[in-house]
Amino acid sequence: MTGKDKLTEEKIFESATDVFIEKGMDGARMKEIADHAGINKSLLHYYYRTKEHLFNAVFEKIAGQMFKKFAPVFDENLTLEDKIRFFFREHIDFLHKNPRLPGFILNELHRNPARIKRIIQGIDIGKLWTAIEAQHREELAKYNITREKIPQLMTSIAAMSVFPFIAKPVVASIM
Amino acid sequence: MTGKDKLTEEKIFESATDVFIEKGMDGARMKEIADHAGINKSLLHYYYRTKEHLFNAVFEKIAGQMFKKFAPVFDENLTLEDKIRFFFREHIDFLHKNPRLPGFILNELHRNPARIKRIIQGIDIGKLWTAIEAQHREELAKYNITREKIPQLMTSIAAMSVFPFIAKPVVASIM
DNA sequence: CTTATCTTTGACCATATAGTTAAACCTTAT
DNA sequence: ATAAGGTTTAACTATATGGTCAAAGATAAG
Repeated sequence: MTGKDKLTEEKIFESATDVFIEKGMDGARMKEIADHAGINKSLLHYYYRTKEHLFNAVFEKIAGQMFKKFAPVFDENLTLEDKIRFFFREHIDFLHKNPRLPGFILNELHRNPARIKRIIQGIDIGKLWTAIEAQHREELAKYNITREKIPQLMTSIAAMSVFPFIAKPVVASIM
Repeated sequence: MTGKDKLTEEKIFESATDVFIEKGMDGARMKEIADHAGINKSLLHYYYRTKEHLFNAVFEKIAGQMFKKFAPVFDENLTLEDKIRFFFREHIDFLHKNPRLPGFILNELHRNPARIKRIIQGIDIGKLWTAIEAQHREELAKYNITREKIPQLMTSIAAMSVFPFIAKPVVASIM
């Protein structure tokens, strides 16, 4: 039945999400995902042919969610400073609800760097900088930020919001 | 012979270091480490009883190296601002030579958060902040940094130097 | 040279793990 | 009711993997 399908498939997907985020692709066991979902291991293969398929499905969705969070910043009609504040608030709130995502994504991205292409595909990065530059020319000039330094600024902002979650064990132990 | 021992043991250790950093504990195979070192798999178990032992040896050393880099900052007789500049120069130079270390360490720390204790053991964190506070009272006041905000400052500094290396694939793709 | 000790190897083992298969089980449309 | 098609399960397979073992090889001491 279609209703039941959805349920099972979703249960699998959610369990896989939990286990993959917790243990990573290499550390995750199909058995554990099945147990976590309360079903037979074979069902995993019935809905998602292989571990790799299942992982890809999970990763694509999670990474999508994560990177989508960056997008609204470019649409909002705010000053640069307010955009940055807006981003920090939104992003850190999201991270508080999903503290393991950044570490998971970054780690799996290192395991397979080619993935990043599929995620950012369709986004014209160059155009993005140009848009920001045009939209905030005065402010950028005021803070002495040239066009080439915009990516650096973005990286620093991302760093300061994401890093504490990735380095949680370390940060916690020095706090 | 002792000389040969050292050679083999070191070869194993170095190969293990490479493979563990590249693949992580879960992704690494004993066979690959042995091949990489040009020796028989059994030798790994002769020198380091188990995979876990070998991994611990590697991790402890690497993490030690990494965290040692933070220490000199507290000894140098410099202004706070110069210390920060000094740290960035030293640390980023180190990271350029070992770009995979932060990602590896942070990931394995997440896999086993208890490890962090063994690494920071013997460092009295509280005393550290007090020392910094005493040493740079005027500067901190000037920048409006209270004692409680020192760890935050440190985290931000670490974030901005370390994050670009962890997020290399992402950063590279937007640059 | 011979013995004893340490190093190295290949063959082997037990187990874990991703994946397969065939049969049982539902659900629904006729 | 029953035939058809989709869903679920238990049993099974092939292989990879960490680890063991006994024997061969090297090395140093007597």
